[in-house]
Amino acid sequence: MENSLATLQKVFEALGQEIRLRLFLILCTNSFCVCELEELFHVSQPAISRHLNILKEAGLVTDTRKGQWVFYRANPEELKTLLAGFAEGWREPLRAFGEMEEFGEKIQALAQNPKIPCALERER
Amino acid sequence: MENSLATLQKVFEALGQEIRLRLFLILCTNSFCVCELEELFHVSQPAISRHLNILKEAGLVTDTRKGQWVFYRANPEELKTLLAGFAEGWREPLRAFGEMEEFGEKIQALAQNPKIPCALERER
DNA sequence: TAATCATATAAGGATATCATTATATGTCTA
DNA sequence: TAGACATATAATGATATCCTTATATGATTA
Repeated sequence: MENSLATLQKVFEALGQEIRLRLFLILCTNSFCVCELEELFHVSQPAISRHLNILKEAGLVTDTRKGQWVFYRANPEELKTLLAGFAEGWREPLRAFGEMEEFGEKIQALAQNPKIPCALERER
Repeated sequence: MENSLATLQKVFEALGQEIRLRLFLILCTNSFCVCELEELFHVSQPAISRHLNILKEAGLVTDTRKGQWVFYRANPEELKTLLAGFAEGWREPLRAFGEMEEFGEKIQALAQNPKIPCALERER
């Protein structure tokens, strides 16, 4: 799991819906197959599969087939690492995240922009 | 900011869209007024205001009016606390989060459910 | 207090997301 | 290898989100 903004965004988006947040937490307690999760959450099997795939794409869960069944489990250690990188990154975002680099000169340019006089009022 | 699933879900949802994730990170570097952010992100002023409000509702940023301008800044310390609580909570989610409690007996019931024989295959 | 500027809210249309039903794929067993 | 079962993908309709334009609110200043 690469520590880029795109990765973080995917993770947050995945956990940003209640059912997926609860799925993730359930899968932190143990592994479960799709039919069990269907039973626990009272939504259709395709809906469960779809949510699991979103969590998987975000690197939050892994799956293993056992015969007919596919068991999912959470991958919290990787999330922990990612969140630690996020917390580290927000201390100096323009350096930490490639996607933020461009803002450096844009922010410089603000000070010269006559349409934006409010910089004088800023408290740092 | 209360450490409930609902709070976490709101935070993740807020950070789950790229523009808001980048807004949050920019606001970690300094405070900015709406018109500056409009310039930095090249989206309309109402769109910026709306995204800022979502971040604010999630407890991720605060705002202060200075004359005509409203300056926003990030609140990363609170987020750090929240994420620490999340990482702590996922170790024992059914106890840590009130919204997860109900799953305790539901999981027990799975073992007795004849429609779900896969439990035997589970690796713990 | 009227005009101006910054920000917030409302309205409306375009797009994305979600849930369900239907179907395809993959695995096991008789 | 045919039938049954578990899961994944496709198709479709309902809902939610996001953007922009238009308008309202709040604050400053002439």
